[in-house]
Amino acid sequence: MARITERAQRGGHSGVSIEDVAAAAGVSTATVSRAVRGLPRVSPATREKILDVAAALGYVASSSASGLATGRTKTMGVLAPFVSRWFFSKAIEGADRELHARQYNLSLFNLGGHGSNRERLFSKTMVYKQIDALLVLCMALTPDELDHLQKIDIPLIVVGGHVEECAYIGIDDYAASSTAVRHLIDLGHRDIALLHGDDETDLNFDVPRVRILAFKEVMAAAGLPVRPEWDEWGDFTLRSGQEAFRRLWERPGPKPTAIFCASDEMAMGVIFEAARAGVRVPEDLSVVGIDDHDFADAMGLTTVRQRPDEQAELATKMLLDELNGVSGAVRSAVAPHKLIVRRTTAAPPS
Amino acid sequence: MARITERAQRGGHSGVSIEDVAAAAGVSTATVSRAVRGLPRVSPATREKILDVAAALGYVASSSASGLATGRTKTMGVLAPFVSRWFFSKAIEGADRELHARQYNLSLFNLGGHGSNRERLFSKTMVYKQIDALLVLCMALTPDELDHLQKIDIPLIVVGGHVEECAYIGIDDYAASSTAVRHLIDLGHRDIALLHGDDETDLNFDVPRVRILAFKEVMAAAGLPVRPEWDEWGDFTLRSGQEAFRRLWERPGPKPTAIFCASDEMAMGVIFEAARAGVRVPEDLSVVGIDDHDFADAMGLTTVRQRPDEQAELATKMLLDELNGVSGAVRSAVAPHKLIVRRTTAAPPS
DNA sequence: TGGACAGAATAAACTGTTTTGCTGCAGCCG
DNA sequence: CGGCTGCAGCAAAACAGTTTATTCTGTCCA
Repeated sequence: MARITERAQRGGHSGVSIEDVAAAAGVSTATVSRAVRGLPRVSPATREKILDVAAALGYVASSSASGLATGRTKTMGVLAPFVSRWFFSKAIEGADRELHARQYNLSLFNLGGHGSNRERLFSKTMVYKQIDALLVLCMALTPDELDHLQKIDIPLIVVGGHVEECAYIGIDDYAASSTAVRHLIDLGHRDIALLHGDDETDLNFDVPRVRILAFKEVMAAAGLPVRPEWDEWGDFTLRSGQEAFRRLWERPGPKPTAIFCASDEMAMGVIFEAARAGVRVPEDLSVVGIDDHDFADAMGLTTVRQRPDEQAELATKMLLDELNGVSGAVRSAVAPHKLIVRRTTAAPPS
Repeated sequence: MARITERAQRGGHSGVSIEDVAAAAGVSTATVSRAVRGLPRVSPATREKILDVAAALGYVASSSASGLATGRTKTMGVLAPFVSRWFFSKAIEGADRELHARQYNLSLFNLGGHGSNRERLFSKTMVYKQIDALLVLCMALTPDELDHLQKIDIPLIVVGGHVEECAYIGIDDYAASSTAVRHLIDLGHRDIALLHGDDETDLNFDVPRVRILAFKEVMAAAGLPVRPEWDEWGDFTLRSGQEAFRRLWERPGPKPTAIFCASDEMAMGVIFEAARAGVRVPEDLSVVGIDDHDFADAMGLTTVRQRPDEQAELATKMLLDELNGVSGAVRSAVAPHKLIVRRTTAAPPS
């Protein structure tokens, strides 16, 4: 037991080092290093020999050692508040595509919950010197965390949400929301409810706010009233969509003929719950969302499409370019969105 | 200040090293190392002083350096064929919970596609010496990849699928499938279709096979026929469920009164498509799935619940215990499952 | 025939930690 | 008062690479 521990702790025999390769090939470690990394100043004959020996010995460079020597870990961090929600899992997939193509690793930091519900705290210690760059996914960050973030001196970019003084990539939320609301108005709806996302609980997270603002301004521009009792709150989940519908329909008084939902998941919750309540979509109620979730097509949900995977992929590309010396590669960019009209929106009942 | 400049000019990386702390506190690096890690042989007074200095300087140990010295990276790898599908994203979340609690990092390796559709290859180089342990999520692995896996000499466990000679954690697929099928039979169904998952394209991936086997044996035991024309194929996605339903209903001849689907996503595809085709669920067609997907409750889907997050969490716990010297901590275990009866199953039309 | 020059290869320094002997030093007992 | 114990703390040797300054070949040309 003692021996096993000792060996494991010291790294022991478990692995072929660059010196083993150098000795076997009859060259110095410096030459092996150059050869395996494809650098110049190694003759073709020597290079070939070294590569053969390395392959035969199954040599793989220790990432810790080269990380220590170069100051680069070849790893990018991804900071996300969730991983199993549509936007985030898609974004992670997109980031991974680019990282994989460039031989980088992906280190996932899941903060689990956002805003005041945050279970875990992001701190400098978590990522400091462990990653070369950081991709932040649509996070609500506390001032404290933001402060930590600034202190880490690495390329950083935010996807899907606006964080003070950081480059960010995402759709034009105002335009996307306006498009969705205008679609409802164009169909003839006048009584439109709003199912918006988080608001008060989140700091520095203005995606929900922008979507709310767009709704109100478009409504006002069309001369339509915004009724406070039709302003429902949700947290972007299916369940919160269901609950919002229930609250809306339980309340006495007139009912809206359409709902603009700040996310597809919430829109789907509304649709499922409407079905249970015998409210027909779109005959009695039109529903429009934002995202183009994987299930949107199957459900016939009218929505505004965005592609988080492409956004994250682009962001990752920028970060890696920056690391490769392309200074100024990291910069804000607006991702495209598109209204997809399906079967959950129609003219209001006459 | 002078020191910082000097370091920068020498090509030193930005950041405070253990030596800076040692110098500032007037002790040796060895003592700093012990102090910050909470090891004994440091007097309380010295420890406090060192911690103060370290905090003031914003010292964070370089993971590369300590990784090199200890042979441990404090990082666990997670190998997954997808990240945005329900099972995988939940499992990743579960693994992360445990890792985070134990101060470990999570490195994500997404192989994108499985079996013959595999876009990327898993090789030793990817993870060798970068991670202390590896969690494999429900992967179909090629013999080649399996070979690489064996060569990496680290604790390893598989979640949600059986891989030769590896410890694995997952539900009893045979029992889970049997339960679902028996539920349909108990309701009075005799004409039951099967929507199974991948089969021929996947190597070493017998979850689908076991589910098929369970279906056939339970049907046989009940004296019911298994019709080959009602044996449909899918790849666990929503879309494949939709397509399977369409194929089933386009084909001339009698229709089944129930479908057993090997995953909830496929079951939902069937339900959506049935709705479009005017087939009522459960009046005309009962549908049962496996998983208890996030959407299952809202859709009223009868299913067999499993918790990939808990499975992955347990697996991660085992791996970390093993790393902490608890030899034999990694071992196979059967995760619980439970039939959840909701509104997509009912007695067949008389 | 000697010197400049280019390319290939090397020795040695360097990255930042951990860990192992080893040295002081204080307290205690005989 | 000398020897024994034990605790704090230190110097130095790993760990496995990368990088710089240098040496060693030859070759070409004056």
